[in-house]
Amino acid sequence: MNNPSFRNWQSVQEEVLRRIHARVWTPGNLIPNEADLALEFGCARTTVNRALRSLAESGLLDRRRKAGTRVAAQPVAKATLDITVIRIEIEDRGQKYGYQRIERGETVPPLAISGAMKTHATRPLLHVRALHMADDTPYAFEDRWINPEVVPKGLAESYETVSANEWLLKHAPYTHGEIAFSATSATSEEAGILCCNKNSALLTIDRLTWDGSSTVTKVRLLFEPGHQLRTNL
Amino acid sequence: MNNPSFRNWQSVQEEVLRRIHARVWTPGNLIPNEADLALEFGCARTTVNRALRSLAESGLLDRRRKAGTRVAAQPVAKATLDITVIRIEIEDRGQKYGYQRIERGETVPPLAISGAMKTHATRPLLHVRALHMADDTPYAFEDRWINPEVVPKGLAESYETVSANEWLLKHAPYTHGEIAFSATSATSEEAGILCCNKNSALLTIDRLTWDGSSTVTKVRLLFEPGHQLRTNL
DNA sequence: CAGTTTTTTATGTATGTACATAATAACATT
DNA sequence: AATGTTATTATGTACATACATAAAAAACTG
Repeated sequence: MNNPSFRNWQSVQEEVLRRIHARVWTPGNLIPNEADLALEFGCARTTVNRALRSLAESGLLDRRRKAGTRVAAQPVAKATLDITVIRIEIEDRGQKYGYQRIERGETVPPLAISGAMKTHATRPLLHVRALHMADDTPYAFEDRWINPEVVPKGLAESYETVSANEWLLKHAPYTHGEIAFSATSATSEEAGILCCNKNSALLTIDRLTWDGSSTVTKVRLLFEPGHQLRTNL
Repeated sequence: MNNPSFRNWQSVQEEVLRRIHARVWTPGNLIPNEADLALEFGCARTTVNRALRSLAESGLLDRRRKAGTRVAAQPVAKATLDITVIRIEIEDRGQKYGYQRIERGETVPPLAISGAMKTHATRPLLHVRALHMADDTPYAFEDRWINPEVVPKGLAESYETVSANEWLLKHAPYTHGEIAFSATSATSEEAGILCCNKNSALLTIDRLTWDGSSTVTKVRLLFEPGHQLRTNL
């Protein structure tokens, strides 16, 4: 064996990837331990650790104390979608952002909403509906419920020029949330708003965000027909 | 100041999160440098670095050499979806997995396919269509094209009992890929296969995987109506 | 031999030190 | 003032070492 000497964690990672790819190390099987690899690569164990930990985070390796490190039997590809403010999303594509508030009110929500948000069934919530546009064509319809107990300052906003999407991200901190992707058929009202045919298939994102133990907001985003969310693996 | 002493990177991270959350450090603004934080927290700079790096990876902090670390003005939430073998996906839900091959053939693909896969327009590819079932009801329809030049062994498979989805993950390595989520309307054929109404809105995943500079496979997955992909933020 | 305890071992992480790197700030030059 | 050069500085990383921790394997015990 010669001495290629992998002196930084990125090159160690590349070499490990190469071996997995070249089937030197095969799915489900153990790879040498960190100490041995460090010796072989001519670097410190911490450097190997850094490389392997990072690969484990991305799902390509399974690591367990004492049990060792093995190539993931069925590599769980992790598709990471960047969820950002819609305005930025559109501007990043080089399109002109447009926004239009459709409705704003303090109303008692349907049971499905108060149930999911775990608010009292008779308690009114702030309800904001708006349309986001890219280059003057409809891009996404936002239907949002905001919990005024958690975000009292949200009641003072009109959401006429700044979307709730953006205002909340800036002013309402949250600790965690859930997100769900699905496909729904456009109702006739939604079709009207998005300027598409009734029953068009719409990519839908439902998001529920929490601040500690109370819900901040629940939002449904309906994207224009044909919209794609893309990422690399 | 008292001395709470944060002795591991997780607790440092928690404290940093707490301060961001409590608006001690606000979006867009600089936070103290690693050395100062290490001093304050009573730990080594490497420990602070570990905590901050991890937060930067998840999009909550922006870090630049010399410029320092600041709370992300625009917190990009990263939704990580685990894309795994469909059989595992179903079994993890505690449901019975079923599989049925619908079609297998070596045919010249439509131009849209050969174009995306960058194969010669007249070259036949392996085409496999199959249905994945959960508890005996249709779950996902898989429509796949395989490049036999890259995966010659794939030609020997019938895909009658083992899905192409699973076979490929085990036998065909890939270096990178693209994935796109969208919503499509069920054609009458798709509706027949998935036992749903025509024009139902179907969550759709298109995936294209590469091995170096050649495409391994292109697959479209159509999920049963109402299907959701969920994750936490 | 089943069940429990101890040992072993591979990963996980904390620390001090040293140097690398990128980007800004300060300075000098024309 | 515009431009090029040189410090300065915060993050990024490598390393040796030490200890923590989880889990498997071995030893022990009734």
